[in-house]
Amino acid sequence: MYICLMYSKEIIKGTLKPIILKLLQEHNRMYGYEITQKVKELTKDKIQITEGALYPLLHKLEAEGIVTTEKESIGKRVRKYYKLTETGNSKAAELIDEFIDFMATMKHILDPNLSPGYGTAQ
Amino acid sequence: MYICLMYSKEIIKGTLKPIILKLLQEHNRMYGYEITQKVKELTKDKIQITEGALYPLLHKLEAEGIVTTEKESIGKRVRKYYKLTETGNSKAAELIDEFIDFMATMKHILDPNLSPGYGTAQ
DNA sequence: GACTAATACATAAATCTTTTATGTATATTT
DNA sequence: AAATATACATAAAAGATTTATGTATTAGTC
Repeated sequence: MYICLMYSKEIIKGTLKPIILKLLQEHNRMYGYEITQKVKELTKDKIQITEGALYPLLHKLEAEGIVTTEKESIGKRVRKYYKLTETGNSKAAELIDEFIDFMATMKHILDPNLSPGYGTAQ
Repeated sequence: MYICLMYSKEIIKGTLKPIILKLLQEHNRMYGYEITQKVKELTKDKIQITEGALYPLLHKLEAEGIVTTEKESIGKRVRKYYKLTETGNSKAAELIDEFIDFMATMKHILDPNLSPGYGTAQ
């Protein structure tokens, strides 16, 4: 079986948003750095979120009302926690479901033997 | 369960290359328009490849030596068939394996219940 | 005590992919 | 005759992410 340490950049494109929303769904509130570490841990270093991608997206999600923030002081440092709003919660559920459905479709294309029942359920 | 007719654009990013390479792996040779139709058919219209994305990528794959082309006249129209080179074949296998592995990782993040054995096999 | 790595945020330029728009031309169906 | 499908192609604009850079605190190591 194919083993890789870290995925090539192109492959990860477009997956950041569902990842973040899923983690926020599960953890109530998280701060940026925590998200990067959680993803590293969950994926055994295969996916490493860059800060240049993460923070602008978090800010955008806030501007869209998907998440709200609260700052918290840890010693002299300030952490910014993100949590889903009510709207954000349903948006998150939608997007994650769409992504899972999409992956089933991709699996059907890429590995037909592993998705024998594709399309039978309507 | 969530049903959607067509995936949002962002979600599909980065998936075009593995899709094309997989189809070429399976069909020996295909022409551009044929690829768009095959993908539409396989995914029940959920993924529709735009020509503006397809043709530049095919040209790039040719420039990189992943595919070769042969033109064929159908009446007064000319079709351009693409097929994998030997190098292209192994590159395709690599990329597809990486993508499948990546999807397993994503599934593990997004839907932990459906990937209980994640990471047990080494 | 000084240095390094980790924690924690942020932004901006450059890169890359894809969409949207446009163009050309033939073949088929209504 | 007109509309739709087939078949290629390119170019400007939009969008996401990388790479690079910046600031500052905290913890661990030599």
